[in-house]
Amino acid sequence: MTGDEGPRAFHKVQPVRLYQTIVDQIEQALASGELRPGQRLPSERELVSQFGASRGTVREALRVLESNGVVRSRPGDPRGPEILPFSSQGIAKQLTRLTQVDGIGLAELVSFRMILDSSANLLAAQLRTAEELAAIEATVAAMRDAIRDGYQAFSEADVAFHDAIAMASRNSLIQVCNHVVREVVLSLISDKIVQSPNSQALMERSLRHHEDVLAQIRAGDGITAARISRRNLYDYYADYIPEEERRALIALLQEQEQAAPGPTLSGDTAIQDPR
Amino acid sequence: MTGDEGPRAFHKVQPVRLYQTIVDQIEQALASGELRPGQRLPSERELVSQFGASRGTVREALRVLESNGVVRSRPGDPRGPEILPFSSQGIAKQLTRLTQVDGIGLAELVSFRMILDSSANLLAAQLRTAEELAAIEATVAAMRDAIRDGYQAFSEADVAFHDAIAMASRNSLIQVCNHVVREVVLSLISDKIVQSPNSQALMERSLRHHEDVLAQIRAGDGITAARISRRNLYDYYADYIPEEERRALIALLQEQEQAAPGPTLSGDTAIQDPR
DNA sequence: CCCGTGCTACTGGTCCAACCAGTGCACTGG
DNA sequence: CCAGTGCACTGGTTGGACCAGTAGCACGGG
Repeated sequence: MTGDEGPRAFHKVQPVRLYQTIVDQIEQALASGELRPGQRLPSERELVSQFGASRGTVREALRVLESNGVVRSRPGDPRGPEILPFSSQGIAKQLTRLTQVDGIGLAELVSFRMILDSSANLLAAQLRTAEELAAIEATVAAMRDAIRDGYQAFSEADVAFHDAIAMASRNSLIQVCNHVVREVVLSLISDKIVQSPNSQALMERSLRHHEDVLAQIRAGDGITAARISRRNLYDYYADYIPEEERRALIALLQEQEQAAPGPTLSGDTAIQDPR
Repeated sequence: MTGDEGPRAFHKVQPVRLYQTIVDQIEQALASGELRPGQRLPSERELVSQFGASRGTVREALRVLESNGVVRSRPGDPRGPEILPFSSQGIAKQLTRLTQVDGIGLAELVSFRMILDSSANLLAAQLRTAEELAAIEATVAAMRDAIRDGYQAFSEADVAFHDAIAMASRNSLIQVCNHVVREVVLSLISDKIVQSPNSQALMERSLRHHEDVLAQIRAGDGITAARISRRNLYDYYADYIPEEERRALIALLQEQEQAAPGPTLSGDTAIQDPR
């Protein structure tokens, strides 16, 4: 049945856009280290003569790079377009679009954040240096001070705390993804929190939770730090998540129940086994 | 100290690029569901009159959208640019750039994959339906069959296995990120594996590991499934990672040592180095 | 009648020439 | 010496033009 052999198998060809080859060349020069952040690209008209393409084509390439956060063009600057240092902006934009277009719900986002944040704690507790620990402690102190300055200030200090922990985890992917997901989550629910009547109490509780995590990191107990942070995130966000979507979050909490099989969470193993 | 008040605080303004407003409008229409994948955008010249911008500007906007995987333009198609379904391509591109430009090492990638994959297993074991379990079992069967077809076929079956599990975890973010990270990892080391002399043995061992994970998922024991999968990934990739970078990976394995503090990780890391 | 061929009216891809507004820097006048 | 003013660039945007590719249709041969 599979008689589709033939010694002469040509590949399907597809036209290559000029602007795309320009983007590729610049990105390749960047990947090889030939171009570094902070350096400048030649001016558009100079690039036109170097690439041998029209200005419109060169500009299309620059727009793509610009929208990806690779370069930034500013009118009038004789030094030309600037090569930007990497930022999570690009990934953030993609993730944001994912959540909007594909309709990713808050439950999935929080679930993902629980995974990332607890992993960051697990790693940070074991890998941290003294300086990193001091940095984390400083952010907790800042949170304590920020409580009386309102939710806005507190939220910023909270962000700094989680960033410091992600930093100590020594994993850039965790740092970036955690940062992005946190950003998206906050953008979805910050308004609801702000108008919460008991935001003062919320902040104090949150501070206590963070202090608990910090204590475990100081002690080097990554497992406990991870467990606590997961639980904290669940407690913090559960109210905003529909009942029927909490199952996935609870599934993440189950993990720590092995040692203390006590108070269970809503029912038992959920899905009954087929067969 | 904070004497920077002033009742009239103006915001800094910055020029808005025309092409950017076009991109925003289209993305917004997409986010609001006004435009859906599969639909067509008006032709460039039609958009020119709708937006009131020149064709060059409209094209810059379309190039940005195209490079982000939102739309696709094809010359000659009278139906106009097509709105694409979401794909992880955009995020994959950003992550790939992150790894290249920022020089993210294999250790961080594998570490991240261990986190994502084990979390997927944890969730899948608890949330799976009978159909999803059957799908996973089918991929394992496919792996078994693919062993004799060489590494290439085996690798594809392996990908299908992890995708099926990510699917059962019900978390799109895990699916996408896991997919992307796996892709990048494979692109970094697949060549080394292919030319490994004992690839046959590697595949058989890998199959056994996957069967172990499957058994735990079938039994609904997410914790064990997660632990095994983490360990499997470590064993599989450890040889490609410099000694001094393995600490972060081992830190992830520590987690399960609480119950069974036994047999260590340093010694028996399985694969003996060829060479 | 049907099928294949060619035409045609579009599509996007690329280029060119021009104008405007913003910026950095050198030059000039105090 | 310093401050203010141009100048010579920069990127942003426009309009028009040409080319190549595609889909669909009308035509003509079987």
